[in-house]
Amino acid sequence: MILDIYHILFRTYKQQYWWPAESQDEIIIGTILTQNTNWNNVTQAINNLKNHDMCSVKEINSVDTGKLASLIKPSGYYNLKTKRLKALCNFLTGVNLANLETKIARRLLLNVNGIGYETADSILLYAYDKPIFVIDTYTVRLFNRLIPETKLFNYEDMQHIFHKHLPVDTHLFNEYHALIVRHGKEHCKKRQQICDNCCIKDICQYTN
DNA sequence: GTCCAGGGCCTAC
DNA sequence: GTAGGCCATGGA
Repeated sequence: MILDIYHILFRTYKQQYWWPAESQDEIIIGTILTQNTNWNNVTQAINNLKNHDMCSVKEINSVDTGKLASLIKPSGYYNLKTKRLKALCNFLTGVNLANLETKIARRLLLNVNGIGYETADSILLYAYDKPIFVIDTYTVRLFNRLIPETKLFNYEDMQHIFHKHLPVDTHLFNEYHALIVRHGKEHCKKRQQICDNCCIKDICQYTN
């Protein structure tokens, strides 16, 4: 059923071409800026960084924190995110995650302040092409509705469900998560609301 | 005016 | 181990 839902979503929404960014550094920066934040606000912050030639790990390492905070202000939580961007970019100058095994890279990322499960996995999947499935609020909301038992699961338990039922395929993990977010934006916007008028309506109704 | 968005940390039980 | 508060802007 996990793979069936992917095919339905793909047929409905087509390829999503995630992560929407022009460089690896932009993806990494975006994972911090998008924490609990509307993507439109993130785009404004990213554009501010680009307009000042500061949308890179190297530039963020050297820029003054006050200036960085002012540029990312549209994304909200700007003081918090300034600290997190500084911590992450500083960390990345001392290590090349591309050369590390996924589990080790993930453990190192999780030790950086401001990097939780979802952000770490987004960086590994979208910036480093590591085959690891990202669980976000849309995923939790959708699959709690489809498979009520998953309400009992924590992040890594739910992630295990996807790893268990899907082939190890970076491209598939990338596309599936993007499709879940796309679907979440199109439908079921109210929390707890059951899907209707959406492509997996039959499965939703069946499991509810 | 209210609600929400592509989270994570800290504190108190 | 987990519920609740906090961080903040901009659009619907």
